[in-house]
Amino acid sequence: MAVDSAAQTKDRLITGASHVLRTAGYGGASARVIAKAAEVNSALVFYHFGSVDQLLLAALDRSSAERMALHRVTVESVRTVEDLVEAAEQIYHDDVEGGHITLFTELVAAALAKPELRAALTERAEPWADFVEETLNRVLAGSALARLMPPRDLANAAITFYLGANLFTVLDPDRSRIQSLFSMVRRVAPRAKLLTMRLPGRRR
Amino acid sequence: MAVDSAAQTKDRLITGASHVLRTAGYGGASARVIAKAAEVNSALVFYHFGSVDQLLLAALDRSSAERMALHRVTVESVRTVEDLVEAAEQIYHDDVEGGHITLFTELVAAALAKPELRAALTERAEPWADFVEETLNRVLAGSALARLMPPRDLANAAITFYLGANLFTVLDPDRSRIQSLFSMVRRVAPRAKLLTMRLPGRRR
Amino acid sequence: MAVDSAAQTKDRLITGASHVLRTAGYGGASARVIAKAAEVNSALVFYHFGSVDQLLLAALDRSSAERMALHRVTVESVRTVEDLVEAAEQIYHDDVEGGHITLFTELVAAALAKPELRAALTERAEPWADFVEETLNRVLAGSALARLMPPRDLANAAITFYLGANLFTVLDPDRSRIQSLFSMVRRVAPRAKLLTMRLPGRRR
Amino acid sequence: MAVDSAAQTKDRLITGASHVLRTAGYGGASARVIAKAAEVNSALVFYHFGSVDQLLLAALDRSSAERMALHRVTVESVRTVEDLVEAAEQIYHDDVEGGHITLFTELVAAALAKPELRAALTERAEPWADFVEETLNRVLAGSALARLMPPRDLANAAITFYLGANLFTVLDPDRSRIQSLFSMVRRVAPRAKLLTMRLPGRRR
DNA sequence: TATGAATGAGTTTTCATTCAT
DNA sequence: GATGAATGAAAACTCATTCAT
Repeated sequence: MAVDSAAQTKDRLITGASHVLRTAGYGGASARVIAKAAEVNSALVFYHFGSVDQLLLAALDRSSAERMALHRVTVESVRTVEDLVEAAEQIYHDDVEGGHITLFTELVAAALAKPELRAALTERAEPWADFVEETLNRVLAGSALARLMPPRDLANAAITFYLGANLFTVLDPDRSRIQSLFSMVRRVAPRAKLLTMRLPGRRR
Repeated sequence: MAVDSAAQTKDRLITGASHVLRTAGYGGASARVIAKAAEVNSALVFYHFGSVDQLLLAALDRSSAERMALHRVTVESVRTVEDLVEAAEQIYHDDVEGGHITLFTELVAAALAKPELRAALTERAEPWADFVEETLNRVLAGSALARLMPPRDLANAAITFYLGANLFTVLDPDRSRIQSLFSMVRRVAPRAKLLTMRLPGRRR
Repeated sequence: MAVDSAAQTKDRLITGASHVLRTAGYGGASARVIAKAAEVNSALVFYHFGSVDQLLLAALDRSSAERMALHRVTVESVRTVEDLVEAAEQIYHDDVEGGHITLFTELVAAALAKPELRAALTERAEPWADFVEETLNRVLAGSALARLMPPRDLANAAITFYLGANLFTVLDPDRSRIQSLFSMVRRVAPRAKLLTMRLPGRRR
Repeated sequence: MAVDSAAQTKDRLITGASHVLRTAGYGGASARVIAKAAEVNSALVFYHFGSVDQLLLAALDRSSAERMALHRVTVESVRTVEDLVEAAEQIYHDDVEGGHITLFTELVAAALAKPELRAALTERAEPWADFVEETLNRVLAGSALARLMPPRDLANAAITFYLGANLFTVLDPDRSRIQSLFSMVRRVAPRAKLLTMRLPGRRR
């Protein structure tokens, strides 16, 4: 392990932390367990990250960076409400598949009882709220819908729903309920779309 | 403590468990901590409930019973979409205030990494899904809105949102964002109401 | 349970204790576990027997009484060394089958580290040493073999072997080794028999 | 204690475990008690050995290695049946004196009710069966006695007897009975010896 | 940079036993 | 005779964290 650079060790730890957080939850993510998953000495958790929580946040950061890059592409070509719904479904699917959604939810849930984690998470949620808001703005800006439902509010609603959706998997083991929900939204989208049509001469 | 009846002891433990689960989270809800909160010998957790988890579920049950009674009253006079929104806001407010929402969320979040908890929670969520569905049915049955958005799907959406809303408090320390969200929904309600109007001669 | 006489309760406890001692060993034979097996309140262990150990000894006593009656019959018709070997094998088989051998061994093993149990067991082993000695005497009395190998010594050897044979099952999971041993003894018996023939005029 | 090397700590724990197992039995050999005997933090039991059972097995291993070395010497010069009996008595005496016999018996007795210990003990008994068999072979090979009583069977009989002999101490507090037994065997040995004489021209 | 040994407080759970009813 | 509630000690084991090397 002497040839392992520090960067490599940190990387292994972050990968291990992601894995453990996803499979064993915050409660199961101890320094020892993570270090074993990373095949690394557990004292290195503290040497490189100072505490277990900081390592977990680093894992969230890496996951967030990856998702942000991925989802920016997903969202690039979105123009209509229907596109939006489709993109949202795609993003949700990707995040569930990759386990990214769980990283976020586990840490937020832990922060409920651990106030010292809150600031770190609020900070890390901000770019996501911005991302959603910008995307919504691109589709809705100037529309009647945007006046009725401001993109910032919709962004917060989306994040709230996103957090809940992960927990909801507990109550929906076969995912049939969440599927049914997406279907419903797809059905509703065309109606909402009407509210985004710009009347002639009402350009912004 | 010798004169304490079993019922009293169990009661104290449930109260202690509720309190600890709300303030310290699932991770902090150990038998010892709960027993100290209940001012009771910690072996009694196992004597009366068999395990910590079963005690926590008992706490959820009591909380659920109380909320169900309370919310049935809240919802009794709901007739319109506007009423619905108002009731939802009232319920959300009551559950946050009373900390009931946290009990549920903490246990659901714990079940993410502890599959043996899942069945117990699915079972306990069922009556709530029914409750929401029945209430929506009363308001929407036979309407265009109900055809577009089936009450069962809406109920699941509500529960998902409810779970997420609790986590969202972490990212919304002053509750301004969630307030803003409810305002938005209040603004939207009258529009949705149009879709619940029954046309003359279109009785069900 | 009001119609259960005290005798019935004690009986259930003894049966439960036998079962638990056989299947879970001395270390697993707690008052609670035994009482559950007996479907009886665990405080009754202390009420009726004073302590767990005394209940276990009562179980041994009942088992011993049953075996003694059974084995006395088995041994009644023994006249030759071959008969003896056959009877020994039969007895060993019966005791393994019935789990009686385990009761005895578990308690003796426990007494190694619990001196307060020793007297009770020494006392209870005495009738068995007598039983074996008497039987041997019937077959060997006055013979050359008896002069070479006094029945009392042989009886002690038999008990030693009996205790060891139960432990040996751990190292002999398919019982092939102990079977092979008995075969060997059966082969040797006719030789030993020669030493039991009484020469004419050498009656006692 | 910081300057204690790991090897020293493990050594202390093994010594402590041996002592506790011998004096308090398997049931009394808890991590806490052993650690106190070793004057060491009790978490180190798990750090160094993973579990209490693994520490106890390590204690057995050390004891076995010592005994094997000692007994190989004892047995080196054995040529006749009389030598054999003398060596057996010496070995028995050494093992009782050193308490080694108890380590083995306690663990075997524990394995009766704890199947997960069985494999470990079967494995550890194998070299002893081999050792006894080899020794017997050296004395008996090609003899009439060996044909009548195969060394492998005799080895198993010896181990069975050895296990039982330790338990028998419970029923024989002053060791007079086991002494008497050894005397008897010493008396019988010369007779058995006749069966090991090789007739002229019957070389193997 | 990395290691592995060490620690004391923590976890869930079971124990024998007592006692008021 | 029987019950179930209660207790404090003990079980095996894990925790985050520190520190000498």
